[in-house]
Amino acid sequence: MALAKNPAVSTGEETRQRLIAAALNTLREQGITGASGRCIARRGDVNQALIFYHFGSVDGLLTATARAEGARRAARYATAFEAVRSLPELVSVARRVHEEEQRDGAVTVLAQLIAGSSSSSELQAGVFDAMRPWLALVESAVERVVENSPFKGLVSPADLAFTISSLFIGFEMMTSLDPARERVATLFDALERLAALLGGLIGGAP
Amino acid sequence: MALAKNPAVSTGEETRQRLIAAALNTLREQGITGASGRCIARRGDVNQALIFYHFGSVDGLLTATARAEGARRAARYATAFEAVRSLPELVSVARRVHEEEQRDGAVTVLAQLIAGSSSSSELQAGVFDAMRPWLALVESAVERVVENSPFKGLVSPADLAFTISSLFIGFEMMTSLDPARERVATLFDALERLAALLGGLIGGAP
DNA sequence: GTCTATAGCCGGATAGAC
DNA sequence: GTCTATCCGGCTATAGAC
Repeated sequence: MALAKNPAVSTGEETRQRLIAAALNTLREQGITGASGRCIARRGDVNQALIFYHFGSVDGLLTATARAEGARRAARYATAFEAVRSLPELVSVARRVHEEEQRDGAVTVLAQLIAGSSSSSELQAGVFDAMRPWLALVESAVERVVENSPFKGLVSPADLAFTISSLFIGFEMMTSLDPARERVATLFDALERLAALLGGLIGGAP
Repeated sequence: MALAKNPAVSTGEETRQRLIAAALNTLREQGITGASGRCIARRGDVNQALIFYHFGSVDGLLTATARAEGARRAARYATAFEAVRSLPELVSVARRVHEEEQRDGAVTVLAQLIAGSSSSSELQAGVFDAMRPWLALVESAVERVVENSPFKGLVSPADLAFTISSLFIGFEMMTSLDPARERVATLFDALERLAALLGGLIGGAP
């Protein structure tokens, strides 16, 4: 909407981005209980009052953060999911997504936002919205995988997409508890073996 | 450890229980961000200072709450899980557990405690501890199901138990987001069909 | 064990100068 | 758009009377 400005002078856009980045870092490292306006502003080297100028409230900032993350996730993985046509491909993309998002702490952030959304309907709506493109992406990939397989009609793609997303978040929560990490890697190994095995069967009849 | 007291006079035990119950209600209805000592005390009609007398800190109370919940869960479902010997039985028990715990808000509470544990190592240890008996229960049920099935050796029971637990929590998180609930019911329907189908195959050879 | 009172800090949010 | 200063309420935690 904004007209082009020749140099990148002081529109507030950079400040908005700094605040969102700082909110992400704070959520990742101190969780939702540590994500106060003062903490976030300190971390981003931004004046605390600017949160309220740009986002209206701390909840507003967190909501904007959720939406930004949703957009990033959808953009980053859109082409990968759209290329999925078989179960092994789906598992492989899921593994890559899990590893990347886990490494960046993006799932931690998402989990903390969801937890926080239980006490803020604004945040809840924001996080829900932000999840929708992602869910659509996963669902359509699942649809293509299931379409010409013996599993067609056994489960709805929407349900499966919901389950896959739940697993991403559930793994994050469980993993964050256990000091002795990375049980999930061996799980993906098993899933890959299983997918390869089923891939053989899928050529056959329903 | 305490010697028997004839009437139920004022040992602090009732207060401790009231506080734990109030913490549960607060976590369920206001989430971890709303679970302040003052809120909890108000809800339990208990003097706020007693939190510190009995539990040392608010974190201490939340940790005790996590442990109490873990004990309750394990006790409540021990016999059901121990009776599991087949996949359909496992699915059926899982469904019952999910429905009961979901209805009581117990999974909400667990999810909020896990989210909060990212900023308190005391709480993290408590929640982790509290999960262990539960995980053991699920794992041994899975072991018995897998033992004489074609899936033996394909996945480790520990990994599967971890996955099942992650799903419980992940479903809760995803469900809490979506105003249009209960996708999970149709999922269990599908799982039951799938389990019945596989149950037929299991009689066959590996 | 329970209560009142209070210290002392940190939080969200706003007013108003620049 | 940004900054300083500030109001005010809620928070954890403790002291001390009962």
